[in-house]
Amino acid sequence: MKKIKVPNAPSIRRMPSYLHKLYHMRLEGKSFVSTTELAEHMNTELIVVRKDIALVGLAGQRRIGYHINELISAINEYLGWQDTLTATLIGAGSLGTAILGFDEFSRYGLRIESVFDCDTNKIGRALRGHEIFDVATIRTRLKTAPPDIAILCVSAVTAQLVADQVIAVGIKYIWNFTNVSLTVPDYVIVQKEVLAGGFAMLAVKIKNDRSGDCLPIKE
Amino acid sequence: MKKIKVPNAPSIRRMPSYLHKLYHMRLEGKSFVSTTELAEHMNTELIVVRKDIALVGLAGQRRIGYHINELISAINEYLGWQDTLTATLIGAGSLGTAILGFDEFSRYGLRIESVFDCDTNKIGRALRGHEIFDVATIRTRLKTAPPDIAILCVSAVTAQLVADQVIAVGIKYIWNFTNVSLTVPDYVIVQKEVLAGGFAMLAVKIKNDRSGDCLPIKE
DNA sequence: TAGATTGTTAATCGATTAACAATC
DNA sequence: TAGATTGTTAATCGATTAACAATC
Repeated sequence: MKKIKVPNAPSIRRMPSYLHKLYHMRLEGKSFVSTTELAEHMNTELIVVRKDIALVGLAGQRRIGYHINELISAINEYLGWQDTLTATLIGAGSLGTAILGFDEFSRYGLRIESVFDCDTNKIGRALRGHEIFDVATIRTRLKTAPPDIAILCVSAVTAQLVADQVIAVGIKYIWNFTNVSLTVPDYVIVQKEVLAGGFAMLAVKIKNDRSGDCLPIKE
Repeated sequence: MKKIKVPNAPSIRRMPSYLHKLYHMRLEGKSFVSTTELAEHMNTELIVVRKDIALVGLAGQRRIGYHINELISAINEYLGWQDTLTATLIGAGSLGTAILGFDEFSRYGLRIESVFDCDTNKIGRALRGHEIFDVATIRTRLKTAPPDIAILCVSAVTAQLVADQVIAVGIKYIWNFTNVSLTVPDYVIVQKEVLAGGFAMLAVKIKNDRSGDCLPIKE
């Protein structure tokens, strides 16, 4: 599998939180933020925010801070979120439904264009305004204009099979919500680990907290 | 907010993937793994796996590898997954339903004991074997035996309110699936960022891939 | 023995943190 | 001017990677 080394991953993971706060501040009618404000809200150190903003390459105004609109644009550009990415959602179970209903994605430039499932009870029905298509029709339906991303919310047993199909259709990016390690060609990029990794972190935090192994530093 | 500095976070995030593979191999009747095998499956470098295993403190057998059962135990112990953590799920929407249906959690030692929602259409109905209780009854229902964790899958507008209630009940750990930055007392630990952070990473990978900014190294 | 593996120590790299300069 | 802020450079820390020793 192709490996893409993405620099500044920790900063990238923090970006959506900044955006969330910035949009909120804009709604309140504010037009400038200081790193102090952002840091307080994010519960992190000032210098972390500073470095992150330096990364997106925006100049602020000393003693005043950063223009909120400019900062929003700069972060979105840094994340590539000003260009819309299209996706197909495969698997209309509860997780798929949740993802489809995650409104923020449209703001992040992700547009889910089609939904597939293999359950005959679901096929043909509508889910949040999308008709659910038969998984068996992936090839015929997506061949002419394949979306950028396939979002996989299928069962573990069908994950590889579905991955093969979306790859055959020309999709290069897979966001894999199953916990199966997919075997894919070199040019396909798979984004993995959503739930389990998060719980692992939480469990270890709890464990350390209880045993007093960790200083009560921030997070 | 209290900050817990958890060392080896990247390793911890990889652990569930090792476990997944190990359980699979055990089902196949195997009793030993080498780091080579694990690395191949995880699509990572051998030395990464080696270091991670060293972290959980298990000795292997040269030329043979690690005993699968021992390695499973060691990882589970490292993650604190051999002790069951109890949780209450607040918000029985599609995301909450998906989490409730994530079978792996029981294997990871997370037991969701109760489910709450504020929707009168849902209250009193059953969801995957759990009766949905009225959010308004959180205090009375959980006061006597509060679970360890509150899993928040509520709307952004009610997130803080619900957080206050679960804290009042004595819950110390919150797994926050909303994208709201909660204000909580110092002794409460919040685990945040699930979806948006993941998409930020994927978007940047795609952006870098398209612009050719990154060498095609692995991931 | 040779080779595959674990085990260990050192080197590198990158992210975080600290310190301080610049400026409005 | 003083102080709050951005901007920049250096120091520290920790994770990854490399190199090699040990051993069955």
